[in-house]
Amino acid sequence: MTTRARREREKEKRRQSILQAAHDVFFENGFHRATVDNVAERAEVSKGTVYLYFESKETILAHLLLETLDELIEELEQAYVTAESLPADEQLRRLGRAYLRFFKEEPECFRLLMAMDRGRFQDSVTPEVYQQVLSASLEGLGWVMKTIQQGIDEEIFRCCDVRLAASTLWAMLNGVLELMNHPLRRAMVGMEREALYQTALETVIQGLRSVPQQ
Amino acid sequence: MTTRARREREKEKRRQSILQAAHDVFFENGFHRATVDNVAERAEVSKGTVYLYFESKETILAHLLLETLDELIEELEQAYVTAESLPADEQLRRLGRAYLRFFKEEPECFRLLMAMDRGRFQDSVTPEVYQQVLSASLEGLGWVMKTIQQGIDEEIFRCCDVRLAASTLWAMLNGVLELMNHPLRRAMVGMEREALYQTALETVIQGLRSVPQQ
DNA sequence: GTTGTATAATGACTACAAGTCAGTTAATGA
DNA sequence: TCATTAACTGACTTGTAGTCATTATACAAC
Repeated sequence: MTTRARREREKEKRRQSILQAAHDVFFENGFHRATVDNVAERAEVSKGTVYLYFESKETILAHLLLETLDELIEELEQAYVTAESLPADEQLRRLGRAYLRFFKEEPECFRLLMAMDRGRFQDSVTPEVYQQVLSASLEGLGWVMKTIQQGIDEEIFRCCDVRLAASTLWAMLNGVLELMNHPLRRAMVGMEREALYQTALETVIQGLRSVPQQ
Repeated sequence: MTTRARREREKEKRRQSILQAAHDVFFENGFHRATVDNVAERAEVSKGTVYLYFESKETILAHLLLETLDELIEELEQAYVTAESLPADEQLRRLGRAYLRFFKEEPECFRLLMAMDRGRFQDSVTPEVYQQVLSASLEGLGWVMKTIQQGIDEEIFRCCDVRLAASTLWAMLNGVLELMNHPLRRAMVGMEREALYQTALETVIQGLRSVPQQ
């Protein structure tokens, strides 16, 4: 019975088309301004159908973010692999820049990813989906940990808890990205996005060093 | 005519009692779960009255946050003043710890402060109120800048753009606080809040140094 | 006191959006 | 051709932010 298989495929296709519609609608007007009716209309289905495939508006977003996270992780992996033979500090720089590059292309995505921690999110998404988003993030963190470990082995970085150092770096870069993402805050700080990010990255790398540069 | 003055006082009193009620209600159930009707009920007024004093739910929150920010700035000033004679790195440590201490007492407040950048906020709050929140933050940043400048003068820190360095530090600590504030993310990173914060702070201080320690 | 006016407060109402579900349509296979 | 199942629909329910015509209160002038 191949019918069943085809049905399955068609279902997946519809799911994807709803996701695509949601992507368009959410990123055009921002998540909170977009309505599920908008998404349904764009996907050319009824609202009921949307809820047949996703349990809530927030769940749709979570799945969108999951896909984007996968792309991000690939980019990080790419950055890690191509820089593997370089000294660890340079590797870290490459990873950091890849992270920045990614979110420069999808700034709305970064905001939403960060926003997942708040508001209605916890209530509206199953712990399962939630966990998925988090373990994807964890994978990204893995590349940073690998790099830092390498730096310690090479004695470029001072000895430290690798996971702690990687988490710190990650959290701090997020903080900077967040600041950068907000026009008014950025205006307050009064400087270019890149300069801020660059400084943060260099400061942390410097902070991890066993022996100072220059 | 003292009547006018008294009226003014009474109005301010009512405003404050609405703010107090909002504080209770928002922090009990979280901002998004709390309704304006809840606030009104707690303040023992009608919903209409609430809207007589504040233009939106978000505006109420903004004013609450403004008050908390003022307290924070005072704490930072306090920390700065009592540490003024110490070396700049120690001063920075004190400021950083004061920042942590503050938000450990009001974690919900930190979350909301960060969340202000997102969601319905931009739409629902007048630019004026928004600006106020930001310039309060700016004041806090001032104390960090002062400390870093002092460090450069003392040649403890290497020469750099003070505003850039302070903004970076601030953004990075925010990133760590944000990570810490979220149970699942924290679980993922798998470590104590304080350890993470401590590491971040020390890493940045180390990164700012002209000559490495130890 | 009484009354006119301004100010404050009210709560029923509107608008809007998320989420539901009883009913309809379409595909499949006997 | 018909029965069964799966997919889909959209009117409806629910919940809540925000509004506004109406009512109550305070006060000053007489």
